[in-house]
Amino acid sequence: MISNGPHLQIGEVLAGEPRQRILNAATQVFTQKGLRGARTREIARLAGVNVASIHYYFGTKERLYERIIRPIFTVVVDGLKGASRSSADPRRCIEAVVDAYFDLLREHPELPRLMMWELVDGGVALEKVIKPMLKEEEILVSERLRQVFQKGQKMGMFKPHNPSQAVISLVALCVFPFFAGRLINTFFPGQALDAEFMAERRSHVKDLLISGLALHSETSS
Amino acid sequence: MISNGPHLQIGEVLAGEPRQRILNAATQVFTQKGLRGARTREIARLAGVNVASIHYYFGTKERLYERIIRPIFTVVVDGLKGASRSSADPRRCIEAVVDAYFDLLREHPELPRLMMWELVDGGVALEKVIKPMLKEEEILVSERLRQVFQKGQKMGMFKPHNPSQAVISLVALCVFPFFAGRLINTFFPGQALDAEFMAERRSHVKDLLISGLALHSETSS
DNA sequence: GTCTATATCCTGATAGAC
DNA sequence: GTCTATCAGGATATAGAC
Repeated sequence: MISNGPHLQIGEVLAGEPRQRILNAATQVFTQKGLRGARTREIARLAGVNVASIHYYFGTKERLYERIIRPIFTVVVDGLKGASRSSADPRRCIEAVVDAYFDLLREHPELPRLMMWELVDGGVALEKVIKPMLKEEEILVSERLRQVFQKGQKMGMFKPHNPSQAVISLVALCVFPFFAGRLINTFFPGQALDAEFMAERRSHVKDLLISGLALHSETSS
Repeated sequence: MISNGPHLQIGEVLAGEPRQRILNAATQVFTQKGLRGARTREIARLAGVNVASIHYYFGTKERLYERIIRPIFTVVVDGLKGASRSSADPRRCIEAVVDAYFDLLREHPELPRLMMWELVDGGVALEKVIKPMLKEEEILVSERLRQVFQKGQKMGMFKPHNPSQAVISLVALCVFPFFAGRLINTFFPGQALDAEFMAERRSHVKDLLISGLALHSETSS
């Protein structure tokens, strides 16, 4: 469980100790505006504390940001790694990873935006938080996922392919709707990105990956 | 051809009339820093003009930004639409669209970052530039792409599926490496995102889409 | 058309009373 | 621990000389 929880209702930020209120408010503002765009004044107002208190508890804006990023990424990386070990059958592993991805992104809707800010704004988290986190891992998530596709290839389930490309495709297919929700709304005016759409997307992604890599024809149910 | 061309070498921004130099410099800075993050001082310095000149030629920072966005998006939308009409065979159409996507993104490397800024920072372009552009089109690119998948379904080439999901997958598979280059470098430390990788990705995407949607088993060459 | 100088506002951070 | 007041820097935009 993440200390500064997601899914806060309006006003709910004000519950608890000042320290926690600041973390809740900061999560909201950093998600919306990014590290550079976030204003300490806005975080303070939303948390119901003084601007000086933020510096008293967390030092600088950057340090507060790193404090927000760490637990969210930990949960997601651990969740994906767990799913990639969940079965001996590569196809079931892929389904489990896709399911885990959609579940994790639904439970932590801040993540896609935080990740995009990192990618676009050169945030400090990728270098200062994520890379150090990965160095402590005995094996990377991405490597675990690679092995799943590689194993399926060796077992004769999948056609010859570069497993790295497959991993990138898996991630792309899962996260894109979360990244590009506004884009989808622009080009598919009628399309609501609701639970029904996400359920359909989930099975579409599973099927596309498994059928697309399959060596023999099987209309995977 | 785009008026403020991409692929400018260092110093090349300074070629031509002040008006054009400002457009070249602004393209670079907006791509790097986004609308909010871009500084008029930096654009002026890079263009070799005074800050006041920017306001003399383009009024406000926002109007300069819109002026940059329009031609880039026009080229890409037109290119994709053309590719989606290039053949009567849906499979060849999909291959042509994927090829066009990779070519366009290679020729306009600013586009992915500009698009991400729009998605994350709620830029004005999506509302003020793109939506009006789309209203003037007699038929949307997305709708043209949808029809390609729908046609393949009716012809018995593709299994039953929601064409909108297929379009979203096509776009996701193509643009993700451009969106998430830094992420890929973090999780696949050895992987260079060079021409060789992109060529491999191109054929991987085509094969995944066509094999993944195919009704009968065919190891599409 | 181009420049200098400046108005006006907003930022993160801190000093110091309580 | 929490507040007020404020500093020092940087932002867009413009007025007005040339």
